Amino acid sequence: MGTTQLDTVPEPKYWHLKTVLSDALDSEFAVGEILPNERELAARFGVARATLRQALEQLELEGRLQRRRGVGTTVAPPRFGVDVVQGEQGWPGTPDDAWQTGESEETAPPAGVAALLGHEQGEPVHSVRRTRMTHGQPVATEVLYVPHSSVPALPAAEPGAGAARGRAVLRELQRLDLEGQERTVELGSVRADDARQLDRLPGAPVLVVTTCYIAQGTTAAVGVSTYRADTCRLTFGDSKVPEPLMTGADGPAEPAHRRHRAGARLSRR
Amino acid sequence: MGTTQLDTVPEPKYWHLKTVLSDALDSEFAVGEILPNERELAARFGVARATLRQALEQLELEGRLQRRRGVGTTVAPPRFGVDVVQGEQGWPGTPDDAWQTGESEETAPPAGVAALLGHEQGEPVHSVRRTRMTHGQPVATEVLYVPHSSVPALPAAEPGAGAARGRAVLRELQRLDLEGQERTVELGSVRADDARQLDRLPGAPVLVVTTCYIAQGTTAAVGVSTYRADTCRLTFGDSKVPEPLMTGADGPAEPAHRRHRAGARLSRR
DNA sequence: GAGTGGTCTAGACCACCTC
DNA sequence: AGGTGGTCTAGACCACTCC
Repeated sequence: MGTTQLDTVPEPKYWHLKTVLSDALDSEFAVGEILPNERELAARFGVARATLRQALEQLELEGRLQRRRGVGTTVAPPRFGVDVVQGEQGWPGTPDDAWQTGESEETAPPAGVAALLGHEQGEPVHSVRRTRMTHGQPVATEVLYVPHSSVPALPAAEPGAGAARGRAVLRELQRLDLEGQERTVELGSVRADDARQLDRLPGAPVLVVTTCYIAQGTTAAVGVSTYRADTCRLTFGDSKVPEPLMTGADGPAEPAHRRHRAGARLSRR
Repeated sequence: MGTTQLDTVPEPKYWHLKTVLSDALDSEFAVGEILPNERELAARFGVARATLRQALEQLELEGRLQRRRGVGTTVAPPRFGVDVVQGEQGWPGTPDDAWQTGESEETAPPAGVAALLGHEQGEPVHSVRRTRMTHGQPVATEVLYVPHSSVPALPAAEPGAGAARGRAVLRELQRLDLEGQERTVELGSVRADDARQLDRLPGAPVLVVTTCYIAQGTTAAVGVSTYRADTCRLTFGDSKVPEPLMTGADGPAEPAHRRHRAGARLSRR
């Protein structure tokens, strides 16, 4: 019976690895610094590369790391807040709005949006694509669905698509009285087409914000926005919240007390 | 020459698999139904189990599947909306509130929260744990941090911890005039302690909602809530949004047009 | 071309649940 | 005991970036 704590459930290796790496990130690395490559890290910790990658994936999910194929793994800057309630109850496309309008076409919306609009499936609407830039990088894409009951089919002022057409739809939309907005946020994974725009691989986690614009007692438009989950923190309301803030983990991280033995240094040794 | 579309970038197998499975889920399976096990599915699609698992992970992330060790993989019900702005500008702990109060103690808050409160690191506050139940299952855990400037150290009415003490803190808090709330939402991964409460493995994705309660011109309390990202859709405002809604993917899924050949049936053959 | 991360394989063992 | 998903390994090849 000389054995000690055999009843402790073994923590998965990748989980333990994650916390070790996380601490090393705090203490040994600056934002933007590049980590040793995966094969080297795996060897240094004595695990298979797949296991090491499982830990890195977690840290990337939490916004601590950024990995780019052909380049390497770097320490990510803290997430920046992006205000989701722009212009306080304003229509999209108004002056102070952080989005830039892209192409527009006439399509049948996805089933979920049709339901929100109270449409039969297949009924065509204006769909306007927009992109949101912050610090020179795209952080979100959006498709705005505007039913013909809000903005009638345009008098073919533009050839059929293009940003000018999108702006025209938004201009017409702004003539309505906006009574309110309702939003939902959920987790999703980026589709192939948005992936390129957001500079992520397909399947990367995103926060999907669905906004219903209410006017004349009904849903006058629906916006579906796709935010990069790794780099963004969504803010609601005119938050005066300062910059450092959250760590991305489950709530703000514990202060760096009572952590592990494993004294592996990562930087040049 | 005779070659066709050699320039098409090969879609990753797991990505293609995901869409095939997703379609099969739509057409062949009912909510709650159990899928064939991973080894069988992998064999049926002619891929390694690890590859199949990559596809299943995606689908679980999008809330389409639910996997439980020792049991199997089942088709998940659509995400349900949980209102994040409860009681319209009310303090936590008021009557209609969906949370049940848990233990409370006196601790130093994590660094991020200390910053929001304008505290030096290490300054102790009340921290009240709460749990949110929906449909009999826990969907979120929360820690509410209440500085002594809002609610002074309690007169040791309770032994030091326990739900009664937590309720006492909330009761005192409600005496203040609430001027506003500010929220942020970001992606995180569940820590070991919350994992058990939420019935998830450590590292599962969660939506972390940070709420600043404003009173007397300052931040009178900070709540950090951790919602299961697989089963929840956060709603803001008194949303009348109906139930079916989003698919969890990047915006509502395309209607099931123009999809793949690969006619693998999944159900009993 | 050299080096990086991304994908994929075929196997093994483990923790957990149910019967 | 038998079956499930969860972890881990040691390799291979590919796509991408940069020099």
